[in-house]
Order: sequence, then structure tokens, then C-alpha cells
Amino acid sequence: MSLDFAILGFLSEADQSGYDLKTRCFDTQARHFWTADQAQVYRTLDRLERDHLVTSRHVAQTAKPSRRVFKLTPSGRDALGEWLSSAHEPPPYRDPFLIQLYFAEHLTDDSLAEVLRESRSFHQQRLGDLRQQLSGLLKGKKRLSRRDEFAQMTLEAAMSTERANIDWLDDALETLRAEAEAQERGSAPQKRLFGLNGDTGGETR
Amino acid sequence: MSLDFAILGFLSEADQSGYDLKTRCFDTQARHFWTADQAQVYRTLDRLERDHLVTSRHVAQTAKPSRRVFKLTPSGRDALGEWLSSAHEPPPYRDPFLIQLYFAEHLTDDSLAEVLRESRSFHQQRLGDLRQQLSGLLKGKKRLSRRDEFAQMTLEAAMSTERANIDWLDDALETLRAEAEAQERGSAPQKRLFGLNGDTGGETR
DNA sequence: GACGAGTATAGGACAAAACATATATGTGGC
DNA sequence: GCCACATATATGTTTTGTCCTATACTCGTC
Repeated sequence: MSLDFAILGFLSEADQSGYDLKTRCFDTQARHFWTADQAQVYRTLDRLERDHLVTSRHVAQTAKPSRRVFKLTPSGRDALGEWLSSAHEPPPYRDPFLIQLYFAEHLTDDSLAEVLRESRSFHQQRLGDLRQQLSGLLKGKKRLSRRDEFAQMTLEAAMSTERANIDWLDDALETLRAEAEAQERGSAPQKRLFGLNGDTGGETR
Repeated sequence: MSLDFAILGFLSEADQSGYDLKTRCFDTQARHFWTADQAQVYRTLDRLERDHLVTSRHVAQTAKPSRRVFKLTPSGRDALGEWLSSAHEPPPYRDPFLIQLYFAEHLTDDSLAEVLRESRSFHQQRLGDLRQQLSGLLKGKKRLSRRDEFAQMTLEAAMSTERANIDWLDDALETLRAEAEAQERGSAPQKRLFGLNGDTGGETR
């Protein structure tokens, strides 16, 4: 469903082929908020054309296979506008890492620390990728277009999430390290890994 | 795949029926990190039994339909242990809200602000739910078991993500508001919604 | 006694996503 | 000539997740 509108959105900016959408949109610009398989792109385009939200025409090329270029129809544009302005529930969380953490009693402290570090590394990599995307977006531009500003905002949003993940993981690793040290020194084992941080009620912040 | 191990994990704590898993685990304890449909639970249990990772026995009840209670096998426990200790790539981001933001040039400032507020409300609700779950977990306990500590950690992790989302949305709304005000007063329109915040390079934090 | 709510399991249908393979053309390197 | 690579589209299959319906028994209530 959302994929439909991501595609309509990209077509609202420029007429494109399925190949363009895959390589120039989903593999690059959009990869931090929506990914799509090549097969998925072509099949969705077929469906959108069947529903008269896009049209296609074949364009021959010299020295390259011919392309099928898609164009947004007026009703496609309407559908996009309506979807963009209405609320959509965020998808449910589904993170294998939290399953691991939830059942971490089966792991040794060392194993758990390793899992935390690996998770951190994944998020660190994603954050690095986001930074690269952002600097690519800003490169050589003194003033961003309104278009670019929104692209930038999506990157900043994703980055703030990644930073939250990394910070949390750092805290958890530090707590684990401190716990291990306390244990080693034979002092009273610090059982509680996390305090309440005053987070059990009241305002958001 | 991950669902398999979530189920194995819950069975590692207690023998349970599909109904128990659905209502007592996935609908309650685990809902902030993994959700599963009833149909999915039963079908996954069938598959796990076929693969000899769990076994089942029928248990008759008085005044209630009989239950099919599942139990982890030794090889199921092995499979769980191995999965828990190895790294798993976090699933790709897929957030319809970021699609909306990315194509927000098609929206008026008011529409966009409304979308941001609605998104905020979703996340606020989730955070509230997380807080409730956490206080439910802590209720009447002076000392948490190691088991509960990990449950608490998953809640804290989810909460930190939600807080990051909400904070980012608040910033965005504030910027939008300030922009609108500047425009109204006829002063030079503040084009850039977001600064760079020094985030284009260097260390994570 | 009809009806809804709770307990319990199961299967059909479908949509979304992932994974794999096929096909056709032209370029450049070995 | 062969192989890899980029361009370009298409289809087959499987897995995962969602939605809906069916079945069956008990209890409380209107």
C-alpha cells in the first residue's frame, strides 16, 4: 500500500521507468525510509497502470534496451495528494535484537555484550550511511530547494532514531561493564541494570 | 524466522498452548518488539513441531475446550541458544510517515503540520503504552529478577526510540511554526527548516 | 432460550516482501 | 571468442504477515 504512494510520489517529480525507480529512487534516495525489490517495483507499476493511476509508453533507445516510461495520471495525482494528507499508523515494531535481549538470560554476559556491540555496529553503519546521504544532498548547494529540505528532514529524522539506538546501546554496554567490574571486585553485585529514570509517569519531557 | 525464536523463547520459560502464546505473550509482554497474528502462531507451532524443535500433547480441561500444550525439545533449546547469540541485521526501515514527509512539497504548511501532529500522537500513545507496561512490570516488586531486568531493558530501548521520534517531531513542528510566524510578519522568509547541527561528519557523539 | 463473551484450535484467501531466474542488447577487457 | 558488467523488463516461487471465517464448549445474562 505505502509502496504504491512512494512510487506515485517519485513519478510526480519526473516520468520514469521501473529501472529508474529501482536504481535512482529506492536504492539511493529512499533507502533510509522505504526499500523495494525490483520485482515488486515492476509488479506494482503494472497494478497502478491497471488502476489508471499511471500510464506507460515504450521508448526506444540506441545501444540500450528500450524503456517503458511511466507517467502519473490526474487521478494518480489526486490519489497521491489524498494519501499524503491523511494519517497512517506507523508499522508495528519488529526487531530481532529486542527478542535477543528479552531472552538474554540464556546468554552469558560476554555473549550479551557481543550481541550489543554487533547491534551497535549495525546502527553505526546506518548512521554513517545517513550522514553520507546528507552530505551528498548538501554538496555544492548554498541554498536548498523546498524539495531538498524535505529530503533533508527525512534524513535528520532517521538519524535521530539511529542516534537514540546507539546511545541506548552505549548506556547498556557501560552498565554491563560496570556490573562485571563490581562482580570481579567481589563487592555487592549490582543487580539492577537500569534505574527508572523517572519515566513511569508524567509528561513526555 | 525471528518469530520462530520468539516462540521458542517463550516456550523456554514455560510450556504453553498457542492460545497462551497469543494472549499472554504476543498481545501483552512482547507487543512492543514483536507482534504475531493468531493464525501465524498456530501455523508456526505446527512447523516447529514438524522440525522437532517442539513437541505437543493434548490436555483435557473441565468446562473449557482442551488445549494443545507445546514443550521445547533439547534441539529446540539448542537452536534458540545459537540464534540468541548470533548477530541479526535489523529489519529495513519502512515508515509511511517518512514517505509523506519526503513528498510534502505537495502539501500546504497546515496539512503538513497536521500530519506531523498525528504522527506525534501515534508515538505519544505508544510511549504511554510502554510506560504502562513498565509500571505493570515493576508493580509491587522491590527487586527485579534477572528475567524481569531484560524485559525492562527492552521496554527502555523502545521508549528511548519513541522519545527520539517525539522530540524530533516537536522540533519540526516548532520550526514550522516559527517559519509561519516569520512569513506572517512579512520578514525575510526563513527558508531552511533545519540546520546542519554539525552532523555531517566526525564522531557519533 | 437466544446471545454475547471467554477459551481454544484451525484453515482459506490474500497481500506484501524476498529470493531466484530468464531474457535481450551493447560495451569493454582479456 | 568469452566473460563480466550495465541497461532494461519480466516471471516464478516461497516466506511472512493479515484478515476472515468456521468450529466447539461453557458461562452468565437479558
